[in-house]
Amino acid sequence: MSDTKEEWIEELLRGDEEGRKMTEKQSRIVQAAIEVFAEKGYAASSTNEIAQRAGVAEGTIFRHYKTKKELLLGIVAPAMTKLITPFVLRGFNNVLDSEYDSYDQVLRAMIENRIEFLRKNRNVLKILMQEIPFHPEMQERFQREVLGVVLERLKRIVAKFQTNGHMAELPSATVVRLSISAIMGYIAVRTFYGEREDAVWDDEREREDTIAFVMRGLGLTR
Amino acid sequence: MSDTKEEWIEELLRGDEEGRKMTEKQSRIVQAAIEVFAEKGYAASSTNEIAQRAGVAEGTIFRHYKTKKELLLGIVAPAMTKLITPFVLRGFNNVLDSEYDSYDQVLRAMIENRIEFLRKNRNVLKILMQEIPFHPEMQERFQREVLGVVLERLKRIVAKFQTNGHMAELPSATVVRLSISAIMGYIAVRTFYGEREDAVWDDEREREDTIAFVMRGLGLTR
Amino acid sequence: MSDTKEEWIEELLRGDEEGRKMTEKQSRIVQAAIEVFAEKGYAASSTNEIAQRAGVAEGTIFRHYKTKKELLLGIVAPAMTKLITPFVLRGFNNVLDSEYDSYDQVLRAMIENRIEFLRKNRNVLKILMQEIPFHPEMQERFQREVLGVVLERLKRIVAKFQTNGHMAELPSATVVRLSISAIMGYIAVRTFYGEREDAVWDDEREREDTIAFVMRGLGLTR
Amino acid sequence: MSDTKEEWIEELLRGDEEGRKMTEKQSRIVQAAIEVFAEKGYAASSTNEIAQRAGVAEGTIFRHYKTKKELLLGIVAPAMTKLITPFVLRGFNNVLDSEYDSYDQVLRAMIENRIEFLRKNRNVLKILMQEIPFHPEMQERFQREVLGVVLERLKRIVAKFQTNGHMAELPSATVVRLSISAIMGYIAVRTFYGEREDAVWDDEREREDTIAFVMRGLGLTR
DNA sequence: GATGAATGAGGCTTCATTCAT
DNA sequence: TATGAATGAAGCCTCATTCAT
Repeated sequence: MSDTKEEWIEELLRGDEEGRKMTEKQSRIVQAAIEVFAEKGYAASSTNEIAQRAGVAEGTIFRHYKTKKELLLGIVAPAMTKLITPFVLRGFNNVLDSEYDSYDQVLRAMIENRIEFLRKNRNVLKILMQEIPFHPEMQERFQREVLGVVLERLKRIVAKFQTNGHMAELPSATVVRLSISAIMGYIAVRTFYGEREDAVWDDEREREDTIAFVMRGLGLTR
Repeated sequence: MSDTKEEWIEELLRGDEEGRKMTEKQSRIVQAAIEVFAEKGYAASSTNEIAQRAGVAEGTIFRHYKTKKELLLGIVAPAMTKLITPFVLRGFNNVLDSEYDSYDQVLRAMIENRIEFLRKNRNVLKILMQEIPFHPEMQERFQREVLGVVLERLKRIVAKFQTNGHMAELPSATVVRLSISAIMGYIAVRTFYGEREDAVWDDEREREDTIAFVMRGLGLTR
Repeated sequence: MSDTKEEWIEELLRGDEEGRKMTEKQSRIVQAAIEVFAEKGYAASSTNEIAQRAGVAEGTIFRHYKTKKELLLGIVAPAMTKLITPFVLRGFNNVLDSEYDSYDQVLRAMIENRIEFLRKNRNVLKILMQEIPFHPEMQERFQREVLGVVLERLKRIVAKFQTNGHMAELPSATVVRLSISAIMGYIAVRTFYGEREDAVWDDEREREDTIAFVMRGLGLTR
Repeated sequence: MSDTKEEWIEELLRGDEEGRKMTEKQSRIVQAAIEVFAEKGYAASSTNEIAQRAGVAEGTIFRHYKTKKELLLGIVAPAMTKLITPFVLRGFNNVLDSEYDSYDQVLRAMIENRIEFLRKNRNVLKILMQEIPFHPEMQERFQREVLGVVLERLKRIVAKFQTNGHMAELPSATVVRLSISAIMGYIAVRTFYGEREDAVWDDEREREDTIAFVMRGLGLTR
């Protein structure tokens, strides 16, 4: 198994959603599955290869997960929960809380948080994005538990800055969309360049340019 | 076969990349493959189902394409070519040419063009996006023949507006990224809402808001 | 494959229930399946072994029968039809028709017919009897299409002899039951002894004793 | 586990053939196995399901029985012994002893005894009948220890009635066969009707009709 | 060119059995 | 004695691909 150990797996190890503990073998299976799924896609991955990479017998996989699909969901479902954590947590350590004086602080915090998340969960995120279109249950769950929650939270934060007298003419949903677009575009290109050595990418500057762009676009000043 | 006939297929019918003509059966195969690949993903699609939907024998597929993968490439490769057409064409009907006085016209033209393209080629685009991560040849070709060409073209257009005295402080690549991010975010959300009936989405307004946002963000006025 | 070729397969070869022709390979598969199912029971038979005995690839089985169970039904269903043939046919060659003057002729004809049937279809009959308890669809079909038809026919024949002034005190269903019990008991023991060499079994005498027993039991004279 | 507790298990509990005592867990395993085997057939039953129904761990089964087959034999072997009990016991409570004045009393006693046995051991009997054809050891043992013993005993009883001046012309084995056929036919149909509610089955009458039929058939009067 | 029966490798899953705890 | 995680062989079935017609 390679060294791309996804961080959130550590939480899984302490006990999965149903509260059961994970054995060491099960955790190796999940690790291997994440790798293989990310590498080849769910449908093109074989349980045989997963078992080999995990160093277990193929049958062992099915002692923990009734089907290959259940294994996929066992990876993706907790990832969704993890995805929204910073948006539902309140108080200390909260990324998007009310203690931000200016919207650019919100943007900066989001960028940092999402980059950190991406760094730790790249493979699982890749699986999530690849498989969502083909699994209606995943789709529905994503919309309900992730999109819904996150957008609601962001809209409220934006609304707060709007009542403070800024960004008056735009619906808060639109503000959220424009902000996220810019951030995701930045992260996407950054990630792309991060993988190539020949790149000329001044990360600090691009980030600040992006934030400034959004602020200006929304009619805000720092 | 459904009625979602992808527009570009008409061009394929007249002759593929190597200049050969396509028979009617081959075209039915390609149509069916596009449908099935888009629906289930390449790896989860069976040549058997494709043959059935195309109304041909399974063997017939392999008369035209040596392997299943070659069939995929036979769909994806011309799609890539099509993807850059408006960016390489000059003169009449040219989407992004120099005859635009203001950058917002460029943005508006891009939006319209890409929406139109998406409308006509949704399934092929879906396949392209889904499969690119798993096929290095496709990746490389996409970067070289699509990304490279399009970005270069856009950077030059942006540069023109910059020498005209606008957007001075930003690298043209950054301007392109910010513009595309906003446009893609708009199109993505629009597409998402377009599929749901309960939506409150004032398309005209969102589009203009987006363009205005980019213009302000870049420090431009109409 | 052994030489226990079941006779009815010849009819299958000319076309199965849905009217399709059977290829030579398919017929070999059916032959092999009958052998293996009879030998080990349906659940303990492997499609792998069937394929080997049929001299085809395992996949070939599933080209003709979607599942192993469908293969079973493809064997058992026509057997059921065959089972009732002598009871539904009328006129010439009809085993149980009205041209019998005495009930003992009926009994004798039934015995001969069933023995002949058993001789030709021993394996399929064994499968039928073994599997019926575990497959509700087979059960239902058997009751409806075999039991129902046969009993009805026999009851009518018996009724005819009853109106002729014999067996007055017994319900016709009871007469049928008693007749069949005796016949089946005879056939069972005969079959059992037929397989052992050390047997002392005077078939002609046992048969006539059985018929005489039934006749006397029903209060009839020849 | 359901409430269909087979009666003979009580004897097993007190000690199996080799004289060892059965623990409570082992008895639960046997109970569960009887249920599952009867329901799905031996080959289609999984030790996993048996363990679950017995409320024990899968490994526990193999502590008591080296293999799944041994578990089957552990059920079937004592059942065979039980099957012949009334035929070997003498004196009080003896079903078929010499104290019967008339053969119809023998028949009536056999019927009652076998019905009672069936009532108490339906599942085990079903297993026995289902599996005997596939296990040569069981076959042989059945013939030697059950068939042989029972037939011998019955033939002697019949012989007694024959020397008393009845049934002169028939071999005693034939008499036994005809008697058993009639009884089994009666019990079979009775069992079949007993499971359906819509039935018109006058049990008392059918039984007496059957006995009278045999008596007449053998040339006897009550 | 078109067909579709045939293939056999490989996929997912089940299962009896073992063994460390 | 009892457990239940682990095994790996084997089971059923799917699939891309071939080839005789």
